[in-house]
Parts: sequence; structure tokens; C-alpha cells
Amino acid sequence: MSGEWLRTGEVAEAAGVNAQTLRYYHRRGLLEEPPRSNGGHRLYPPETVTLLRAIKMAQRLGFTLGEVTELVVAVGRRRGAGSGGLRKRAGAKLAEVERRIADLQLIRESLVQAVDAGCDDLAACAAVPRCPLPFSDPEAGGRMPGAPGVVAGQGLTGVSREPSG
Amino acid sequence: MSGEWLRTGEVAEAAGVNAQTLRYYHRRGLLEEPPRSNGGHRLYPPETVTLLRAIKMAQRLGFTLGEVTELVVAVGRRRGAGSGGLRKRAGAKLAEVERRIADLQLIRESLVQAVDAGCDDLAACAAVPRCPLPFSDPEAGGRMPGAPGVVAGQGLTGVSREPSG
DNA sequence: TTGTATCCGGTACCCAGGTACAGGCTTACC
DNA sequence: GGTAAGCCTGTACCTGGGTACCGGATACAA
Repeated sequence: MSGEWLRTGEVAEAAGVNAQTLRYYHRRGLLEEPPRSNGGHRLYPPETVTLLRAIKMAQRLGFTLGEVTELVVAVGRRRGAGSGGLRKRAGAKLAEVERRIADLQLIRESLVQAVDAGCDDLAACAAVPRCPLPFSDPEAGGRMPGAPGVVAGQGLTGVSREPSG
Repeated sequence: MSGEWLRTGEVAEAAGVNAQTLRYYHRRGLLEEPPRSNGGHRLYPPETVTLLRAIKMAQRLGFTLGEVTELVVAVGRRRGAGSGGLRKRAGAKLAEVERRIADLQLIRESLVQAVDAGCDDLAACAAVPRCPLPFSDPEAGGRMPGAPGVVAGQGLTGVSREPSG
């Protein structure tokens, strides 16, 4: 089940990822090391391109590379046995995505209230009790999510960026 | 408009942040350096606690520290002049949050389809044409968002973690 | 005056998901 | 056989929001 062997740059281009990313995936144990030429250059079977596309798809669905590794390694071990566990994990991920959507909707509500109430000065609003923004410490019973996924990483402004280009 | 001066640890505890975080905010230019004692210890006015709470609130609303810095510095410059620009920026942030929600809803749909279709093996699904998952390269006209905010940072699993504790 | 708690600055490290660069070797084509 | 493109390993760097550790100085109460 393979035609001709592909070199690192060819696989990378066909899958739409950076060649460095391939090496990074090897380091992470996400991709098996392929055979080498006599000179030490990697020679990939064409299926690697499909696998890379699947990995990128899984990332777009919200799986981390660690989770993708588990999925891929699980499939690799029981090759042909069928059950890769994707369905179960997709169900769990679905629940996470739904929680995340709910969190963002709470954030949305607060932003709408801030705009509607005409809050325009952060420090001043924090000091007056009639401001609708929930300034209370979330640990003291606030209802706002922590929202680190929004705040950290590339933040909201990164929405349109591709994971790998 | 100030009672007594607070030391770093006192401000940090009152605002619910780590003392190191205060120094980090100074480094970032988010907080002005307060006066010092003869020995070089920082002495904060009580308003700093309110400001820190406001900063944490803004983070929960999805503003990055860079954006919060702009807000705070803008207010600091035109002290008393009123317009801090929060309303306008909150409007823009609202649009970002809404885009993010829409992206997550697309992701949700795909996950639902994967579960419904019984896809269970990532690599196998990528190889057959009847799989409902959009494996296509997004640059080639796919409709899936990049979702790096989900994938990067602490990912979806970080939803319940607080930005600072 | 001594003891302990706190603070100081500087630096390094954490997470995820890569990207970049240096210096040397291999491959491919003419 | 020459030359250019591509690949190799190893290491460092990037973003964002902090956290941890170090040796030394300060603050404050008994």
C-alpha cells in the first residue's frame, strides 16, 4: 500500500505544514520515524500525508497534540482492529466545547451590559457599586468563568490564524 | 483619597493575586511604580487594590494584558477627563467574542457529525471520501475555523482554571 | 539586639505549538 | 565533477501570563 517514497519537504508541502513541524512531531512521538536513505534522509510513505491532514483536522476540532498523539498511537497499536476511540473522545470533546461556548456567552452578556450601561472607565467602574460588571473575586462566589483560554494563548485576536499555516 | 499605605504582600492578598504578579505588572508597564520606603520597599495606596480587581475583571472579559494596559494608561493620562475608551473597546471585544462563539459552534457541529456518523479512526476516516469530517486544507476553501485559541494556550481543558488564582 | 517575616532585583522556568538559525552533509541535475 | 537545493541535528527563540527560586536587605516585635 504505497507508491513512491516522499522526502520531508514533499510531505510537508503536500500536507500544508512546515518541514520543521514534521520534525517537531517526531520529537513529540506523534509521528513514527520513517526509514532513511543511505545518507540519512527521511523517506516517508505517501500515507503520511493523509495522517498529517487527519492530525490537523483533529486540532481544528479542539484536540491538543497530546490528545491527538493518544488517538494516533492507539490506532497504530491495534492496527486493523478497528476501534480507535475517536467516537468516545469526540463525545467528551463535544462537552468541553459546549462548556466553552456557555462560558463565552456569559462573557458576552457582561460585555453587552458594560456597553449598555455606558461604563467607560475601568478603574472608576470598579469603585462604584452601581456598575453592572461582576468585579467580585470569582472565588468569592462570582459567576464569571476564568476564561484563560481566551486570555492566554493567542487570545481572541488569533481566531482567524491557522494552527500551522 | 487615601488611608494608609500597603505593602506588596498586603495589596496582593487583598486583590487575590500573587505578589510576583504585581512585580510582573510593573515590568509590563501595567502598574505604575509606587513610592518606596527608605529601605526600598514599595508602598501602595489603597486604590491599587481596586485597580487590580478591575484588571482581573477585564481579563475575565477577554482583554489581554496588552489591551488592559492601553485602557489603564489611557485613563491615567487624562485623569478626571472621563472617557477611558472602555465602551468602544468593549464593543470591539464583543464582536470578537461573538466570532469566537460562531467558530466554536462550527466545531461543535463537526464533532456532532463525527459522533453521529460513527467515525472512530482518525487516519482511516481521512482516507475515505464518505466521512463527514472536513479534512480539506482550510486554505483550499474549507469552512472550519483555525481554532488556535482552543488548541493553544491551556486548551479547552483549562476552562475552569483562574487566570491568576 | 536579636529573631523572624517580608521584600528586593534578577534570572530561570512553566504550558502549547511551533519557528528559526547555524554549520555540515546528501542528493539531484547538468 | 561541479553546483545548488534540500536535508540533517542541535539548540535557541517566540507568544502570554504568570510562577519559582536565589542571596541579600529591610521591617517590625519582643
